[in-house]
Amino acid sequence: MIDLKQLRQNPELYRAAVANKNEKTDIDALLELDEKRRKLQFEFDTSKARQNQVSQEIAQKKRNREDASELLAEMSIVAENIKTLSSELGNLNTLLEATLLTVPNLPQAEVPVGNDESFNRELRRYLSPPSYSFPLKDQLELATSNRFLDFQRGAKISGSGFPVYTAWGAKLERAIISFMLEYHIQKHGYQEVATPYIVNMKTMTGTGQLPKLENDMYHIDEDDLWLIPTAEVSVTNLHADEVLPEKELPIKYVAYSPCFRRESGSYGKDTRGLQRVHQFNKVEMVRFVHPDESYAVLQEMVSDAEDILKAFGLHYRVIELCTGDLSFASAKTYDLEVWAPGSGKYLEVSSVSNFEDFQARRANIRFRDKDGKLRFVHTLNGSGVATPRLMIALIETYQNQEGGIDLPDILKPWLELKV
RNA sequence: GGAGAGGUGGCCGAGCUGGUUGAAGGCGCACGCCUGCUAAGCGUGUGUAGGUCAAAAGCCUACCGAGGGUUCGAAUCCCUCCCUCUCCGCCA
Repeated sequence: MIDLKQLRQNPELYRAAVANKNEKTDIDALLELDEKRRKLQFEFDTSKARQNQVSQEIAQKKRNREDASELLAEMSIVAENIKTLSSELGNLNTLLEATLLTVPNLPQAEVPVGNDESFNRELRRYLSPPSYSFPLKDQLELATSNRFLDFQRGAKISGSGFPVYTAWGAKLERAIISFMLEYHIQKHGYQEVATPYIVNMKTMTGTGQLPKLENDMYHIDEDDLWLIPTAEVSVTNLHADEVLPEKELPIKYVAYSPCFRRESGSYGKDTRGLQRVHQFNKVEMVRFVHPDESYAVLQEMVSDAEDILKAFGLHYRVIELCTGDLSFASAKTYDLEVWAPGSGKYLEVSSVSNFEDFQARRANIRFRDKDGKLRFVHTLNGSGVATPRLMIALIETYQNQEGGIDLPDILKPWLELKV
């Protein structure tokens, strides 16, 4: 949620944000609504003040056993008027709030302006693409020949885009998740949480998935609940409607969760194998920080995510997103793209964003500063990282001439756990 | 799913025979006094949001789980819903 007062003062900033983010909100209609609302609010308040005042007089008269019928007659008219005003005001507020929820966050000033990914900036690379002395196989061939993924049976029991991990594919998946969780806990100081995968509408609105992404998420009609597309949703909303003591900041959470995405309208686009699926696993980092620190923390989180790829010895690049590629709620985002040599392309495995106070406003997450003033925290999150494309990169990078896979040593202890 | 109890300020907790109760009292917190230090004691203050205003102060309005109703007037009465707890049922 954006700050309505700020919108009133600098509407051009928001018009630009809407245009640069390829959104459609009508800022001027919103301003008009706001104007109308304030006018009505004033009228309502004035009538209410009159009513409160006369009510006192009536009470006084009744106590003194005096006749109050004249005042009562006047008041029934005022009360009728208040009723009308109140319902008009209610409607207006509902409309205003709904519209306000469709205004995207302002991109940070330095974000490159552009309407598609061609305006993104590559910031740096780690390692170079590895070279091989034999013809490479891609993820699908490797997964099939090594029998650790079963797309057919996944399609049978659920539909396309629901992979089944079999035998050591399942074990590898679990090993990767455990490794990443422990890495963030032990080396980066995050606190683990395990939150629900199904949440209510308020929660989905708090982080900004609703109303915009309604069609990209799975909804359970009978209970009016939603399947989370990322752990960001449940973890960030953990502190919704709370006032956090300043000394508890920063809060650093890491959470594993499956993620559910309908990916509506994306059929046929990079959907081969594990590239784009409806259910996948992800380890997510979420932080609640003092507003002064959020941009320093953003850099730190990008580096936290990079550490995972470095630990696996994978070649990747860091991308700074342009305004058009920025998500609705984000002010600034970096993507990590890992190299998949068999497929011959870079794949996005992490997206790290600073939402500034946009989510905090929606979810009402505040802290009390040194002067005792209530302020919104800044929230950030980043994948650390998502598993399917990481697995593509791992098996394609570490394939051998025989069509097998020589996984990096760092994963061995996680694959050889004994009971 | 059924029955019962309950949801009041940072917390605890009155009020619930409708009218100076935004809300007693206590705890906590802040400041001051007192005190060798600490504790105790005394005094004062201590919600959030919206509006008005250039801004602050001030003033006005709203908020006692949420929404609606009755009434001149609702924390208090009525209805619907949500949540928590206890018991029963069902169940991994």
